Amino acid sequence: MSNINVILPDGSKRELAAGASIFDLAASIGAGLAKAAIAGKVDGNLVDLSFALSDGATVEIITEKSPEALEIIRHSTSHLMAQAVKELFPNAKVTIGPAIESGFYYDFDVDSAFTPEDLVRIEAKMSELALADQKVSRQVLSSEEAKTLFSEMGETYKVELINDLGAESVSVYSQGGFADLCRGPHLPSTSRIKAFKLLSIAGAYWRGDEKNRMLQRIYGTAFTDKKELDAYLHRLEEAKRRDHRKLGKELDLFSFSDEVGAGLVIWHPKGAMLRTILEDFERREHLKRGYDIVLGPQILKTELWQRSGHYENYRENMYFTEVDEQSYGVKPMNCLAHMMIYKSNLRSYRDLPLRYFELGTVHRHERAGVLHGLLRVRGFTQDDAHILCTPEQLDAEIKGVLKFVSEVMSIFGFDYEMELSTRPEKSIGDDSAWELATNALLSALKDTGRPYEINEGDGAFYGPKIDIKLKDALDRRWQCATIQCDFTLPERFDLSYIAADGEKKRPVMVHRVILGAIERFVGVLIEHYAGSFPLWLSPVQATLLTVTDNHIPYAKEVLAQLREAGVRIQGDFRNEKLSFKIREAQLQKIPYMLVIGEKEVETKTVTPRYRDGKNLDPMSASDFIAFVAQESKNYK
RNA sequence: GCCCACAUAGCUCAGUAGGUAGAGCACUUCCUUGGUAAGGAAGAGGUCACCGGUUCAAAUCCGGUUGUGGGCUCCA
Repeated sequence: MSNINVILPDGSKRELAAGASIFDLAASIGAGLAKAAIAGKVDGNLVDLSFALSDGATVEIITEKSPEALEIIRHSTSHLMAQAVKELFPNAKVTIGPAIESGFYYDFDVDSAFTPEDLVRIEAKMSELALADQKVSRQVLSSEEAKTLFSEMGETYKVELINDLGAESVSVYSQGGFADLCRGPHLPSTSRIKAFKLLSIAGAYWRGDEKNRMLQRIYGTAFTDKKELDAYLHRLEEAKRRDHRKLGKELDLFSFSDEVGAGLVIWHPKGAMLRTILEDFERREHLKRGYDIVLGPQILKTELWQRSGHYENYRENMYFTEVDEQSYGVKPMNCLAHMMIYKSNLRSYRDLPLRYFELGTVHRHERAGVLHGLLRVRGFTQDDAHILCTPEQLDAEIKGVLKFVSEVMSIFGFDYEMELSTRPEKSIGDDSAWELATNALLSALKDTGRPYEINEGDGAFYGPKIDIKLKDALDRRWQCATIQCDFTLPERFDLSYIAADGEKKRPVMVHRVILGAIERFVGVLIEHYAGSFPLWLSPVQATLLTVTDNHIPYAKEVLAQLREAGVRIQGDFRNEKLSFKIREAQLQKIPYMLVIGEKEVETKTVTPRYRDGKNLDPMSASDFIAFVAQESKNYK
């Protein structure tokens, strides 16, 4: 038998015996590497360690240090979990179990739902199976053979998967008495799984379709070693500490009430202050950029919603009311009133673009199960605007919006992801309009110089869109800004302008939000800052702390002076020790504590203590006012 | 909407096998006037989410409703 040559990542060649595997290659390089190797990459494809190499292949050895390692480890751990479940619950049917961003899951069809106690048992069984050092083997079967195999095992979901794959052959991975349909690759032995944890049980529809059977999903995670796993679990705990629902209560920002209704936010004084600051910020920023502030009514006649198409497409999410035999719909979107403003006058191309901005409060009947703190609610206020422009202006308008988004996000220090969603199958409008709008969005995206993804066919039925997503403390992504092109509503409402040539033409409408919904944005902000808002956003910027009762009269003077100057200040004049008051202000994450004692009364000053524990030098009240103004101006 | 779990004082949580409830913090009053994360004492506070059922007796068992949490599906 002749030898073969393979190419290593550094370009060098290595000679091996014919039929040599990745493992053999690793062993030929060194015993340490052989021990560390978990899989291989041949010509760019991940393969098992046992993969037989062929002449001329480009080979990379994947070890625990490789970026691809985690996915393989997690995928193998999900198989291990499935094996454990099958041993403990022989009637359970396995379905799919992939590795995901933060770990893995596996969906099972079982007679009764798993309990937290089951999770403990499954985890213990997994440890046992891992220690047993079961070899994992790959086998390629014809689809027919595989179907027979899985039918005999009673694994009907696997048979369905093979049918849908429509391939001639499939690969099956086995360990102990467990076999699973899988593309792989996998760890060579279960003993290589060293650090994992099962996290939660959840329901999930088979193949993600709500018409299908509800399966039981177990989420877990796995890492290369115990230390990394512990670090991850610790991070999870930290993230929970930032949860806006928890902080919202602790900082007394907002609440919900089952007497009021699900998904309806009740803003307490400090929360209402926070959103007022954001709203004022928004008004200023929009006026700077040539938007007009408008305001529409909360309810509009149902006939109008029929005309716009909302009644047909969005009725399930709307609230309706009837008075004097006239039906009204509570607005779920702000566009209709904005179009009525446009239509209230004859428009010339010279008037365009028109940018109508509204802090528009809308109500949407979201399904009960989707509500989530401030991040998904039923009543919320959008920083909504509709730009009406000529097709020629579209490009510049979209660029302007993206620039707006970028400027605002950088003020808050947010990183974000952008996605372009293109024409779906079910859509209206002619090709040229779609092309124009998609190109405008695309060119604006390129213009930002930031990475973006394209979701083919994920656009709205009326036009393509750009979505911008922010991450919450638990790494869930939430859409905030969105820019949508719309050809339908101008059509349905017969909007027009007189062009330079005297002809009546149809304007394009861009729906866009920057923060998205104030509620959601506040939720993400709380987690982003972990409740320690920068000075300009803090509902309470400073609190006055008296050392003893003797200092109250002077403190009251200072309080009045600061309040007059617009500093958001409160006084804590209680008969308590200074350290007690500091602790409370600290827990409330108030930026500045202004200490007033004997010294300050004498010198007519305050001593500011920042929430990080550091004191500034004593300063007069007017100096502190100037300091706050300066910091706020720079969004600090 | 679907699957599972949960709902006890303002907050965080105990409550053992059904026998009408408890802690810490917060609150009120008094003492204390103390300079950078909790001074001390006393007191008050609950129709155990709501509705119904089982039982001599229900916070506890069963059913329903509402709400919350983790997901799925759907969306700012």
